[in-house]
Amino acid sequence: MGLRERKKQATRRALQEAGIRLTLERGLENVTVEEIALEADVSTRTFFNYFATKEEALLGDVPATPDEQVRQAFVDGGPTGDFVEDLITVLITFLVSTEDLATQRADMLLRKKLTEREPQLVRGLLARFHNVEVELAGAIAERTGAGPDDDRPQLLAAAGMAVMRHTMKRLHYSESEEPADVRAKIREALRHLGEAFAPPARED
Amino acid sequence: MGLRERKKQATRRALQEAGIRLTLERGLENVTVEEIALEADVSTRTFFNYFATKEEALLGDVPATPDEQVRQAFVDGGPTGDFVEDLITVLITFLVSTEDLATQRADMLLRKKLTEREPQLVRGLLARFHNVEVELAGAIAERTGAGPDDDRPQLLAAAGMAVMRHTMKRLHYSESEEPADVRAKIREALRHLGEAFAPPARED
DNA sequence: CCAATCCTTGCGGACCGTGCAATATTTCTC
DNA sequence: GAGAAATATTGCACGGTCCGCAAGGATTGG
Repeated sequence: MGLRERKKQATRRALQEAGIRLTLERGLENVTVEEIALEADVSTRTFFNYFATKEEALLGDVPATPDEQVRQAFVDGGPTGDFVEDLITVLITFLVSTEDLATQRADMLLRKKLTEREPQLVRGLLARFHNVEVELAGAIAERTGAGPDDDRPQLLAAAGMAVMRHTMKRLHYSESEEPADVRAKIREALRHLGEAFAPPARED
Repeated sequence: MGLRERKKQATRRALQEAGIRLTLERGLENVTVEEIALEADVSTRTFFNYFATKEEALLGDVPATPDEQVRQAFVDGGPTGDFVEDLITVLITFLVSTEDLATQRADMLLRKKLTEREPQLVRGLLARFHNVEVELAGAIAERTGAGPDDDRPQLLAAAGMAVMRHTMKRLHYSESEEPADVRAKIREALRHLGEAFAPPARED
């Protein structure tokens, strides 16, 4: 990676960190883009070369872009063949990025504090989740071979994302949470949903 | 209702209609608040007395505020005693407001066109759904007597709202859709979720 | 008809976000 | 290493959103 690329990454992180720090200190309304840029030693104009909006700088990169390999494996009916288990695999890749665990947990904590202090930020997060949901629905449709008129994949994707959001909220990333634990938590949630909504031997 | 109140309602509607019409004609980016206000014969400043943002004027009032009576009945274990059926009852009140059906369908159609032409508007809608979701989670927690540490109500609420959003998308409000049909559609979706996620006689 | 109340409006201003052209920095080529 | 090409940063100007404030109008109630 050349010097140029490294500098860009550094600037990007500096802007994000400055934005997050200032927002936690004073609240989103009391922080201007100008101040964030100043703090990161770049011009205001440069800020907008990196982020389209002030919010975007704060939200980071979650949920992670779906991994293409994982997606393809899922579409092809893998990795286990069991729909629920494979769905969980995909969901996990959404919330576990390629970075190292320590950084990821730190980010998670920061974002938690941020959204608690500034609930408006939840809007942006929800929008991102929605984008991922659309992707997921497409993958499910491909895997199951559902036709374009069949909207059940969308339903399953919506429910799956709901479970994922729920699980994210439950994660206390300050303590150690191994991927296996995450999988178990998602599995438990899906199971609970199934039990709550499954038709209990209906007499119809 | 006095003259003052009637005028306010009229202005509010005029602003909404002007905003929607202009947006459908030219796209959200090519419509300024100034133009909307002009069209409704008020000043720009007055627009912001009615709506905090340009988006807000377009989104209308959906999802409807949860009906307090329905909520209380649900919390008390009613109206039927069956959790799923009662949940459906609550969900329906979210998407069926107190207005007459004709107006409601017209609004629905307009909003559908709007969000298709301007996907950015979906952000705002999602945020509103999220607020309702929080309310619903509270109601479920009260009904089931779940403790504050029990987050299953939140999970059920999230899944319930996912089903409701999904059902809204499926509704073609141009043709007649009786409330009973809506109920059946939601029931079917919940059932499908249950079957997809229910543990199929696991051997553990 | 007068006073209280509420709404509208204009004005000034802070801030966000963008297009453009100039300048600076890195990278490539020889 | 020098110059050219590619890319990043920056300043500037501008349109637009949204808000606080204070003045003027309309509606209401007595």
